[in-house]
Amino acid sequence: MSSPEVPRYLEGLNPEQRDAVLHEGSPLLILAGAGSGKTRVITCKIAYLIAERGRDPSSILAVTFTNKAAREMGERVAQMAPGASRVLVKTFHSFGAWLLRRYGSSIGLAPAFAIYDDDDSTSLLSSITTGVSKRELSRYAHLISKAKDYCLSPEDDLRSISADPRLPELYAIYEKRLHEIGNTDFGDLIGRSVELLKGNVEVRERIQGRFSTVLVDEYQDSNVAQYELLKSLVGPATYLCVVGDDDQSIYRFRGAEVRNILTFSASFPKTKIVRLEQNYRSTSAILDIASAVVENNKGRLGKRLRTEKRGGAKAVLAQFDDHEREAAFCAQLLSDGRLERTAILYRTNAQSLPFETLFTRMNIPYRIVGALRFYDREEIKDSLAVLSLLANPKDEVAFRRIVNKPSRGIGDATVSKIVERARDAGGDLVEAAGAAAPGLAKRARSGLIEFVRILKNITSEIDAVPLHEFVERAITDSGLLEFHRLQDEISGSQKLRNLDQLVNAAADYDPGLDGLALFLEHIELDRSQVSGEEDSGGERVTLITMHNTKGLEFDRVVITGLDDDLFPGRHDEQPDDIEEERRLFYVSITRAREELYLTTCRTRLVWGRFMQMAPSRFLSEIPQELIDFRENGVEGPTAEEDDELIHGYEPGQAVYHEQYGAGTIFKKWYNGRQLMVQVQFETGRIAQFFPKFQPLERISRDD
DNA sequence: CTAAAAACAATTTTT
DNA sequence: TTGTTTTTAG
Repeated sequence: MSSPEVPRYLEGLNPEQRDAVLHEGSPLLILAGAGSGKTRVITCKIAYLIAERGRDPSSILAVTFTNKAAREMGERVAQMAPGASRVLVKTFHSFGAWLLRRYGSSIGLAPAFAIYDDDDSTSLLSSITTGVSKRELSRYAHLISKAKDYCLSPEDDLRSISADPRLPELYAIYEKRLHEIGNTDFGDLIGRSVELLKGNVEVRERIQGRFSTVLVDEYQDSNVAQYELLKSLVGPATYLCVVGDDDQSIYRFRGAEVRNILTFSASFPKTKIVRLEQNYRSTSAILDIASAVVENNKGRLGKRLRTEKRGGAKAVLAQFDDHEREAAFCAQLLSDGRLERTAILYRTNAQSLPFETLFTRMNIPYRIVGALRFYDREEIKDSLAVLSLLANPKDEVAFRRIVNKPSRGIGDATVSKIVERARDAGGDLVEAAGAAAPGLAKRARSGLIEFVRILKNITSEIDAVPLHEFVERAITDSGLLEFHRLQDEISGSQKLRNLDQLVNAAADYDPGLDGLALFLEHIELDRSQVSGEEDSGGERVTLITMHNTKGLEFDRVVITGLDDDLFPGRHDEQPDDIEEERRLFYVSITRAREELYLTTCRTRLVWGRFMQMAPSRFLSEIPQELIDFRENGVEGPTAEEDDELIHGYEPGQAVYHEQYGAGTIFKKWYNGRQLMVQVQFETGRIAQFFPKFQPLERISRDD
């Protein structure tokens, strides 16, 4: 950059970042390591394309994976260049919905289609099968969605998904029903978009002409179907730029294909690759650990992050007797008041409980990210089912959910009758219910007549009142409000409050069917949180799953539950599974800016039972000189004391432990570099220890 | 058809 | 331990 006038978009960017921003003319793959300023590069690039290269903002499409990422990128881009708010920033799924609502009619999809989630899909399956348990049904639903991730139709060879002989048949019926109802599931948003663009030249050329530029963030998490969608979006003149990090691919379980990023340059000829390896986030003390861990993976492109934050505090590994001490240790860390800057990470949502319990008791404010999702709550799903049925009277899943809730004396037999009748008469379930009512027993008849009356009554209001009033009417008149008010009284839940929030959320939308459809789509696609609810000031510590931390960073990170069978989990036996878990560990470590704590427990409450746990095998992949050991949060012995300590512990040695009493070492092994012993106590308890830093007193036989 | 009782399974991660 | 599904009696 010898020019005296550096464009302001390039200010403060390093040479690689500038390359990434300035490149044009062929596909671009940006391999962006953790904390390498990726988001900044994307937003700068968009601004540069608009302001310096004269691209029309509305011809730029930026695709992310999560709604949160889309929102954030949208906000940042909007501030960067004039007109940049017209850039279309969407998730893959919301882009699919956008496309299908506009052009879906050419593949037989009415614009008002609803989007089914996993539960809805399971319900649909249950309505077209008999004698299959709910558990089996949800397994099939999952397999079907996986097939769609791989762009496989029922006629394709599904053996790579599952060898289950019933899958093709069930999948085929499922698809048929879904088409008849006129709705979609998550997979369809991608799959049917591909179908549309591949099969319809007119639409494809129109879309390819509309978008001069396509950018994809977190490309390592794209699946086969999304790759296909990208392929059909990119025309001869389209500029394609994807950003990703193969080491951070953590969504294989839902179809993400690391291969997409590994083979990108083969799929898109003349690809230019830019590597961003300068890390601006973490100290080298943290980054060295991350690198050491991820280097154990075989399937990776390979890169080495650099940082200018030399040194930094050494990471701490602490082992505890149980999960309560683990939580207490975290509480103690937080006693310095740096709540906002700290995140406590765990593998599964269930692990948040001990922290919640303790923090509540100790008045430590916390926020839980992503656990109990608003949209998954019973009362919300019920209300949305009413609204969905109003928007689309053919919606069998919605109909079944609310026809007898609250209880109206309408049982399974009656519902089946109505559904069958509707199938013969155009599919309108509300009409069919009205028509079926006269022929029923007294109780079911009056219940059904009332149900139909209520629905028709609400429907007639839709254009007359603002949408939030309409929603309020719908949940009141349908009896759901009263139903859940009673539930609140019985169980002390907060269902009414949630319903209230749902009503509030509707206030942002136009009245009428169109507004309702848009409202439903937004809430179906972004199930994380309902708008409007926010922290009421004050610092809070963040409790969060490892997956949810992607894209976030914190000064201090505590990675908890580093126990074998928990992380990596019991089900992760394939090498590929282990590598994915390892990447998840890598992602977790690289969230930390300054301080990193790793914790593991000897026992843990699993399914209400105390289980013996061993330290995660990942811990043994960390060079021991990068870590300080602590037992129950207390400093461990110094390096000089190590040797003497280790040699005293041989199988057969009698030992004494403060809590567990007397016992005998019966096994000794190296967990990677660290010596471990297993002790059989006289109480019958078996426990593992790191002898180098735990309080095991050696005693002689005849003591 | 409903509600209460008893048996029963189950725990990733998310658009 | 929890929540969910199946059975049973009304």
